[in-house]
Order: sequence, then C-alpha cells, then structure tokens
Amino acid sequence: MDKKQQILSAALRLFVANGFDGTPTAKIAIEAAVANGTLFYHYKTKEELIVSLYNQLKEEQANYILPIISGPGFITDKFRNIFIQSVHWALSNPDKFYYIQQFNFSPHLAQVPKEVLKQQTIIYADFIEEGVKRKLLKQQDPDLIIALFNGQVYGIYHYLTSGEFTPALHEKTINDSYEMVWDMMKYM
Amino acid sequence: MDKKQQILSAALRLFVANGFDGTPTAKIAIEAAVANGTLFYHYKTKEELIVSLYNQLKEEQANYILPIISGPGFITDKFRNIFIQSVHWALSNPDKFYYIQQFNFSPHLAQVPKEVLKQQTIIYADFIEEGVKRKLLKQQDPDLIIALFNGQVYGIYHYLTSGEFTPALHEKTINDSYEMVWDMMKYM
Amino acid sequence: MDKKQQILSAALRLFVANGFDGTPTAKIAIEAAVANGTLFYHYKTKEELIVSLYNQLKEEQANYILPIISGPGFITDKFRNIFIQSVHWALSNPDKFYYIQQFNFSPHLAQVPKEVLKQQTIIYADFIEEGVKRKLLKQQDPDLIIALFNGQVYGIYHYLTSGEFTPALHEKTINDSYEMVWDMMKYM
Amino acid sequence: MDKKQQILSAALRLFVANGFDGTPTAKIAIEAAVANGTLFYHYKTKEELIVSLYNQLKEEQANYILPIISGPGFITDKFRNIFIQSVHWALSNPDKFYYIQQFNFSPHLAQVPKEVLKQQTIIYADFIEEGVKRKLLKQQDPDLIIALFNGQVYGIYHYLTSGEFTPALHEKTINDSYEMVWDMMKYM
DNA sequence: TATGAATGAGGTTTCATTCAT
DNA sequence: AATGAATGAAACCTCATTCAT
Repeated sequence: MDKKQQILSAALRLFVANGFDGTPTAKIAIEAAVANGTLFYHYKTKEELIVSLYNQLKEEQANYILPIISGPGFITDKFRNIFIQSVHWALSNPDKFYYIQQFNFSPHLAQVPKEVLKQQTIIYADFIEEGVKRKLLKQQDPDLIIALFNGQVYGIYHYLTSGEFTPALHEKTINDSYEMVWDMMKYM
Repeated sequence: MDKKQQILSAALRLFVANGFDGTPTAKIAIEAAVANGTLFYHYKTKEELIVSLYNQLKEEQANYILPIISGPGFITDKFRNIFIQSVHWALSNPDKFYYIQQFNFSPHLAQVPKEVLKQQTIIYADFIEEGVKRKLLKQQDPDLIIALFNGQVYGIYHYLTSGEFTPALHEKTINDSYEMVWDMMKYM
Repeated sequence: MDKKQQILSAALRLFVANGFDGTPTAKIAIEAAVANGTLFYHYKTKEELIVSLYNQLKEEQANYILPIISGPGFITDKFRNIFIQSVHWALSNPDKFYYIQQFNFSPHLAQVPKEVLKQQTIIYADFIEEGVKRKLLKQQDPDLIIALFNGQVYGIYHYLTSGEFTPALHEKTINDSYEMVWDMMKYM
Repeated sequence: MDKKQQILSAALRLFVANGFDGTPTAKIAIEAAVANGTLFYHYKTKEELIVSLYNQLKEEQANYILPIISGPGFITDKFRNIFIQSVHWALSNPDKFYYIQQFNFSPHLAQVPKEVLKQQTIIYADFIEEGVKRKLLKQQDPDLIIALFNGQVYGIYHYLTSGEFTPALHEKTINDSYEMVWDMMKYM
C-alpha cells in the first residue's frame, strides 16, 4: 500500500471516530505512519483530503453495485439484488457508509460539484426508469424512488447497527425488510 | 426575543451553513448581536450550546408529533398523520431538521446520554407496538418499523430539498409517499 | 503605554534587526510582553501589523516636518530647516528611518494604496512648487526636486551611520551637505 | 542558457516581484523549469542563492562602470559619464537595481563580508580622491561625496520609475540632474 | 446580566532541505 | 548532473475560554 492509500485509510478511521474537526491532520499523519508534510504533499489541504476520500468511497460503493445493473437477469431480480447488496455493503463497511453520511451532512458536501453528485445517481436512474416504464415499479419520478430506496437502506443500517444481532437474524431482517420495501415499490 | 434565544437562533443558522467547527463562537455572538462573553455567560462551553440546541429542537419536533399520538382517533389515521406531519415539520423547518441530522452524524451525539436518546423513541415504540399487536402493522420489531419509517422521512426530505417543486407537487409527493409507506407497513 | 503600542515598538526593533521574515510573530509577542493571541487581536495579520507600523512611522516623520512648512519664515530658510530636520530625524531615529526604507524596498509597499503614497509628498510638493515659481529653486518638476532631496537625505544617512563620527563632526557634515544640496537646488 | 543561469534569472524575477520570503524555492524551480532538487544541487542553501545573485549583479554593475574609470579622458568628463551610465544601468535593469536595494535593506547583507563591501566602493573612492586633490571637486571626504552621488542615482531612479515618461524626457531628466549634481559637487 | 480585551494551546499549512534513484 | 517524493521544524493564525469591569 503506498503512502497515499495509507493516508486515506488512516483518515477514514479517525474521521469516523472523532469527526472532521476532531481529527487534526497531525494525528492522521501519525496513524498513517508518514510525516506531517507528506500528507500535504499529496493533498494540498485537509479539505481536499476529505473530499478525495469521499469520492473514493462513492466510487467503491458504485463499483459494488454497478455489475448488478449492467449484468444479466430480470429487472425485478436485479432490483432485489441491488437492495440486498447495498445493505450488505453498508453493513460490511460501516465506517465507509458512516463516513459518506457524515460527509453528506456537512458543509464539505458543497465542495462537490452538483453535476458530479447527479452523475452518481444517473446509472440507477436509468435502471429505475426502465422498471417504471415496464410497470414493474410504481408510477413515480425515478428520483423519488431512488431517494426512498436510499432512505430504506439508511433505515436498516441504523436499525442493525444500533443493537446486537446474530448473523442469522441479520440476514432475516434484511430479507424481511426487502419484502417490505418491495411492497412499497412494486406496481399495483 | 431574549439574548439566550438570539444566541440559539444565530447558532442554528451558522451551524447549518458552516458546520460546527466552521462556526466560531465569536461569529455566533456577532450574528446574535451580543458580546463575545455573553455567549459564555449563558452556555458554559460551546459544546453545551450545541447540545442545548439539539435538545431544544428535538423537543420542538416531539411537541409537533406527540399530540397526535396522545390525541383521539383510530390507530391507522394516527399513523398517517404522524407521517404527514413529520414530513411537514422537516420541510417547513429544513434548518432544524438538517441540524438534527448533522448532530446525529457527529461526535457530539456521544454527549447525549443513551437513555435520553432511547426516551425519544419510546413513545413512538409504544404506539407502533400497539399497531403490531392489533395486526394493523406488519409483524416486525417495532424498532425496525420506526427505523424504516424514519428512513422514509429522510428519503423524502432529500428528494424534496434537492430540486424545485411547486407547493401542489410537494403535497402530492408527500401523500403518494405515504401511500407507499403504508403499502410497506400495513399488515398482510 | 498600551499593548498596541508595545507591540508596535517591539515589532520595529525586531523587524529592523532581523527583517520581516526573520521575525516570527511569536517573538514580537514575547518582546512586547503580551500573549501571542493579543498581537492577532489587535492586528488581523502580520501583514497588517507591518503596514500599520509603516503608516505610523510615516505620520510621525511628517509631524516632525509639517510645522516647519506651515510655520512662519522665508521659503529659503524653511527649505534649509526641512533638510536639516529631516536628516536629524533620520539620525535620531535610525531604526524608524531604516524601517521605512526596508518597507519601501519590499513587496509590502504594494499594500499601501497609491493615493496614500501620493498624499505623503503632496504637502512638500506645494511648498516646493512655490519655491520654483518664485525662482528660488531650479526650474524643474517639483516631484523631481523632492525625489532628489530625499535621495540626499538617504545619502547622508548612509554616510553618517556607516562610520563613527563625533557629534561635532556630525553637525558639520550635515551643514556642509546642506550647502552642497543648496548649490544643487538653488536657482541660477 | 544553462540551468544555473535559468535558476538565477528566475530567482531575480520572483524575488523582485514577491520578496525573499515571499518566494519559495519550489516556485523558483518551477519558474526556472528545473526540478526542486536541482536548485539545491547548484546552491547548497537558499541563502547561498540569494547572496550569489547579489554578487553577480554587483559584478555586472561594476563591469558597466569600471571601463569608464580606467579608460582614457579628463576626470570631469569621466565623472559625468559615470553618473549618466550609472543611471542608465539602473533604468535599463530596474529589476537588478531593485534587487540590490532590496538586498541592502535585508538581513542578508550581513552575509557579505565587510571587506567585500568596502572593495566595491574603493575604486570609486580612489577616483573621487583624485578629483578632490586636484580641486575639481569640493573639499570633502570622498566617502561623503560617493554617498551623495549614490543618493542622487537613487533619487532619480525613484522619480523616473514612479511615473510614465517619454524616452526624450527620460534623457532630458538625466542630463538635467547631472547638471544639478555637478553644481553640488564641483569645486568653488 | 453583560461586556470585550486578553489569553495561549493547538491547528493547518508552508517550505527549505535531504536522499535514493 | 538531475530528479521529485518525502520530511519535520516552524510559521501564521484561530478560537474557545476567562476575567476584570
């Protein structure tokens, strides 16, 4: 792992643990086992580091889901898989998922150009639109469906990280929730 | 409005606009038109101000919803009203809603005792439990239902604040999403 | 002496001794016997301190000369007095005179608006113009005469601070130089 | 032009524009189109670069004037030529002249051994002494005469670089000031 | 109750310099 | 001869907090 990656992963750990402002760059450098100046050699400012990390995580998240969308299979199966996998990604990468939320509710979000944010949902949007057109999903604005879909992922994440659950219960909850979400989204 | 309230409302505006650490106490004092020291006369620390503001907003939010729960009416109607009013509150007080999320995704949340947080959902929990028992709602853990319910509010908030919508479309969207939530939650 | 003045006079000493960049603000604070933050409470930036000091010194210098110009007496006597007193001021305030030169040959000069700089010579300009009109001084652009006049003050300052001279020789040199300067400036 | 010269000329431009401490070595390297480390290959420290540049410019300046002194001609004609050429050099190389002044009013001057500085004026001193002895110049310390001479050059430089002048006016001003300097310096 | 000058710890960032290649 | 990633000391500046009034 090169120093740039070391810095990013140290930053992720510390930002999640202590917040953006509760994490001095000096501590990130120590945690990453690089010199103070090295951090600023790779990232001009702390802000740039924060945004870079966000972009990397969003990309990683997308790379986890995109193969499902572009792969083979029925739309309804894909829809299910996307939900299940989205929750799985969030639960197996709680730090990364948390970081993204933390970033979304911070002034740093303003540093990301609107068109970049739009770009992040557009692949989903096409897919959802197809489902709406084919009358598999409710006749609503695809953006609304995506927003509600994400809201549900967010809801389950909160529920499952707020208490102790066995792996089996974990799976059952995810599956049950999907049924509920599907009841919400499906046509008719 | 007394100085204490001036400070709180200045703090809300600035924290939402610039984040916790992007907002010096000195700026809050200026925005509130009080002297630097006055802020610390009323709140021993910045942290105390941040938490006080959170508590005040949570209380305000609860006061908006609680009458519905404890008031008269069928459970299913109440459920509907709670949803609609929750969304309305979020949309007519976007700063306050945003502040609460921002606080939830910050290390400041750790300052609020767990039992206080639990207390905030317990009235809902009782209500939902009743609905589950009476087989009006799906047979699931009330906490899961609350989590998904909140996820839905969160989703609509994101959708409706991300673009420009007419008031009429606003209302229609809220009503439609309620139908969807109900499809998700209702028994059978 | 209040803290603002303490800071200014500490800054003068250190800037002259070690240059602008050779003088950390921390050292100025120590030398001024105030806290680090106090310096920045009174001057938003180091730059502002540097420029403020310059402005104060220029004002002090002007206050030393202005009474001569606006006072009673023949033009030629005034001209002589201005020269002698300018040299005296420079020699009895070598730090201040040096600071002004140091500032003039630094990028900080660009921070002083052109019109402010112009303002500094304008009182002299009127006086010189009068002398030119009355054919007491050479028929040249008053601004040129001022520039050469200042050049001579600068020259003598350098000469007298570069070696050891007795007070008597000091006086004699100043008087002799004035005769020379007068030979240069006088009409015919 | 080899890399060493590229560095020197980039340094000159940047030091004049932004000052010594306003110019990072990294920027000099970029402006010179060499790598960061290359600068330090040629100059052990930034200080060494600053002093080297000064020495090179002083030498260049001397080379412009020395031929006049050691060449043929009457002393008075030489005196005139030295003045005119000194001003010309300053005006056709304003950056270089400015750099020298900037250096003179900086702590870097202390890095140049006193005897080297003395050496710089000694050739002039001998020449002036000759003029004094022969009663062509006023009966004053040659060092004083040199100081006033330089003051004059300094004055004209300031005057002519402070505004816009046509080349013709340029020449006339230089010639006129020479007449004035001569009035100041000449015997009787 | 309210003020605002003063504080000093600590944060981000810069930058001259080194060194393995 | 030349490079540029890496360093860490040190600079400027911010800011929560105190306290005399």
